[in-house]
Amino acid sequence: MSSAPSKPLTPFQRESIDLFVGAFAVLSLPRSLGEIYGLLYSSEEPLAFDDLVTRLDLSKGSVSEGLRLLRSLGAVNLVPVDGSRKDHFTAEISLRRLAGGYLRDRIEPYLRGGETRIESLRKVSSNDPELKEFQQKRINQLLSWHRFFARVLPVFKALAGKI
Amino acid sequence: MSSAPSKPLTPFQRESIDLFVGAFAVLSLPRSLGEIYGLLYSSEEPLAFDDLVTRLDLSKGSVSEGLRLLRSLGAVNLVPVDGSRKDHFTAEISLRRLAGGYLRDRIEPYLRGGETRIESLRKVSSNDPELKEFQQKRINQLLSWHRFFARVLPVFKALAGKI
DNA sequence: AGGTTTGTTCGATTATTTTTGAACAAGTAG
DNA sequence: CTACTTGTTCAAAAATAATCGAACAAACCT
Repeated sequence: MSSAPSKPLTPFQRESIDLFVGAFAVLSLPRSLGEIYGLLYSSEEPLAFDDLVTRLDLSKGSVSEGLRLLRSLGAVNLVPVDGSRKDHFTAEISLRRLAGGYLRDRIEPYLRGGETRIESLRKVSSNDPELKEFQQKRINQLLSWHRFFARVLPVFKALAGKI
Repeated sequence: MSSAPSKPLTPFQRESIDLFVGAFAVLSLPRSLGEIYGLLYSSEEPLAFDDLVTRLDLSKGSVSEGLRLLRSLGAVNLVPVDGSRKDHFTAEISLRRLAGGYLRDRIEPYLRGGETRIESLRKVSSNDPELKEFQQKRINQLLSWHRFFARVLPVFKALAGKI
């Protein structure tokens, strides 16, 4: 027991991890998520929970939490591996699903609340006619922005599906 | 001196600030940026530096730093106000410029480095033919993802220009 | 020059997020 | 039933990020 002599990472895996740590950082997602995804992405075989722990040198807690988040984003899949009762994981490689999951969980919830929030803005607009006109312009612009994103996101997802 | 009796925020301004604090949070940008942008967005007149400090109850340091970042993103403009030697600011309301600035500063730099990073991945791929084939597939997919984003971003910007 | 206003810088403080690790379930096998 | 394996939970620690505020610089005015 204790400190398994884990197979070290190949250069290809190290580079991949680097790459995804950076990509996740662009989205302000923590390093451990990038490491987990990067290792899975660069590994041909599904990896078990404790492969991730030992080869990335992360705590069980981090890996557990990280996998939970990645799975909820649809970025990691749980796959059965026969002959083992451990959980095994692979990286999702469909851009459609990757981007879709991120948008669904991080962007769309805010967008859905958008119209309501803009409405509540209308409710508190001024009585003074001059000022009211200005505020009206802002509200209309917000609505137009909202429509824009509501239209573009599905297009983006559809395009991502072509890859 | 001390604690100026600043004009309090109107309900419209408070709601706007809330809205933008949330929107900025979606992009993982700090609350103070959302507050500054939100107040400028909902104010008809350009605001001076210390209007922001007193009405948002932020430190001078935060406002200075916040404005610097927002200006570098192109989200806030410095405008001259005659009769005053203070700096005055307005919110940029062109979606094209807003989105463009964000993409330019936060996304495109990573994207530009992308091809290089993928190349360096090729350099460390395995000698074993079976494994090499798998790694080749991954590399090709990364290239394809990269092309996808490199093509879609300009389209997105162009569409944002139509709003 | 001396005093005032305006804004920046940057180390210190505070808040937030991420990671850890140990205790705890839930399952499995002997 | 007991011992072991596998993974989760969550409070505490560590790391990171955001904010503050006092000292400083620059520009202006008289």
